[in-house]
Amino acid sequence: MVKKNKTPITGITVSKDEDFSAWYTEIINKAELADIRYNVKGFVVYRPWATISIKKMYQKYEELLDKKGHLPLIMPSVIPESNFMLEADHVKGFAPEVFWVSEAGSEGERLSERLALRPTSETALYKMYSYWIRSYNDLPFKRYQSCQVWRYEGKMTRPFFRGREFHWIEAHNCFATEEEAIEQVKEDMEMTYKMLQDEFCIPIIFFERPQWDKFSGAVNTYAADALMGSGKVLQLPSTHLLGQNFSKPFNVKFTDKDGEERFCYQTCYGPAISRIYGAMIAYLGDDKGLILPFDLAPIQIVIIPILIKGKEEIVMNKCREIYKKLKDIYRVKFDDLEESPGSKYYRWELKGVPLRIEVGPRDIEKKQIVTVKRHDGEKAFIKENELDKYLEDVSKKYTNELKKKTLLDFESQIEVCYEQDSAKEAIENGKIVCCGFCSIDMEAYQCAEKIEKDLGAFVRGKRVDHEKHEFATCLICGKPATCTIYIAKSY
RNA sequence: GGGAGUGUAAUGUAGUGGUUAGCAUCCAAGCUUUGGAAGUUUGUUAUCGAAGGUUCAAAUCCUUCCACUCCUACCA
Repeated sequence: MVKKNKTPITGITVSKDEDFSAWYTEIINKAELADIRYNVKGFVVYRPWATISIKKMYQKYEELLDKKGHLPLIMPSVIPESNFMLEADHVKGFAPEVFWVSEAGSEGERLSERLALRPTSETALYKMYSYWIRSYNDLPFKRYQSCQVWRYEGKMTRPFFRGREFHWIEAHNCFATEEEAIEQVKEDMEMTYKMLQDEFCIPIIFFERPQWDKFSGAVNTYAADALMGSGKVLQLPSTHLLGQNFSKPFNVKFTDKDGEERFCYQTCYGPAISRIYGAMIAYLGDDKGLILPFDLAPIQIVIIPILIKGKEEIVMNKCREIYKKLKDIYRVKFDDLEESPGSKYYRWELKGVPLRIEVGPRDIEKKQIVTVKRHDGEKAFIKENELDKYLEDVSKKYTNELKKKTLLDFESQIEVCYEQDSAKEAIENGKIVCCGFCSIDMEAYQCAEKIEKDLGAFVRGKRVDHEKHEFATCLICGKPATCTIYIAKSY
């Protein structure tokens, strides 16, 4: 018999609800997602288990972008300083976070011009766009690249959530009219819902960010917020209406049908895959470890033999037989190490493998297979000849079941407030406050500052999809409300 | 950016100025096991985060740097 070890240390030892930060740190280590021992602040090693899922996320995203008419390209990772400096607001926003390459060679020779390690690629791409875009026939012009970017972040870095180097996709589009650009922003938001909610099971809401909180250089910013474990929101993909703010300094022009030169209207969209991955594992995981959508799991099905003395070969053969049958359809692992079954269960649950198959002598006698789903722990006894059908069913439904669970949760996090006191209380209880506000233009900045100071939370903006609530007055100044906004603590 | 704390083996730790830095887990090998974290025997692994300094003597005291953790501020 296998005895119980009272203090397992290979598993998660803290509860996600009680101490989210410690839980997150533990899961990063124990599920072997990232290694921070590289010892450069904000730069972490992505280990295979995370990298495989991240690549699959990229793949899904890229397929969708392709489908929506974007073409891929690859830009250099450095931007000459003179280029970087062309759009004033953009520079103001990003300059403090830029890593500069300023010397080279063993003698430390100074470069004639400093090179920015791109913190984002507007100023790299749009220089080229001015060459590539000549006429209305070139429009709409939609490009994206999957790449790393670098930002000299402050102190607080966390694997996946915030690094000084992170992995994303950036899409940069040009249009003849502002209307088309606005349509693109809508398409970006639809893509975000499709990816984040349907594929990655992260509930989000899109907000039009207040003017004081927009992307440096943009006309308007629309950002998705996700609710994380400790009652705070996390900014996920954002899409920006750039108007002609960049096309003018970068000279991105086209000749219209009447032979007149016009500046393009531009948009950019930046889903940070590494952060989305962090949000996903943080949001979906539980005290046993990771929970992953079926398509993203590096291993989808693990087969575990139950070996009883004298019957080892029967069991091993059955396992091999099942493995062989499944390996071309799913990502399957046959865990044939010399270890007790329980220890294997815990390991693969920690890793978030969606489905476990157990094969023991008793099952073989009954011609059945035992399966256990990770996300709800549901155990099923499947007739051997019905296994194919069952797995097909699980593989189709698993992610949906997961999504259903997570979506319900989100609405319950919102609390409608009419007074500052109740808003403060709601924020303290880890809720998102929904309330009336005077405006999201610069004139309302004072009210927003008061919210930051008094509530310790931030105005996330105006909900982009259908707004259910209406308010007569601004929560802070009491003036007539022009909009309904949401307030939350953020990461 | 501001504050608080921590760095000893792959991991978690003991060691508060005086031999050869102790233990557990992991890892490796053997035997017995295996329906929710197996038992046992043996073995390998540490220039004590880095660089300076104080001292007859430093993991231990001092300085600087680096990294990590938590709170706060900022972003994707």
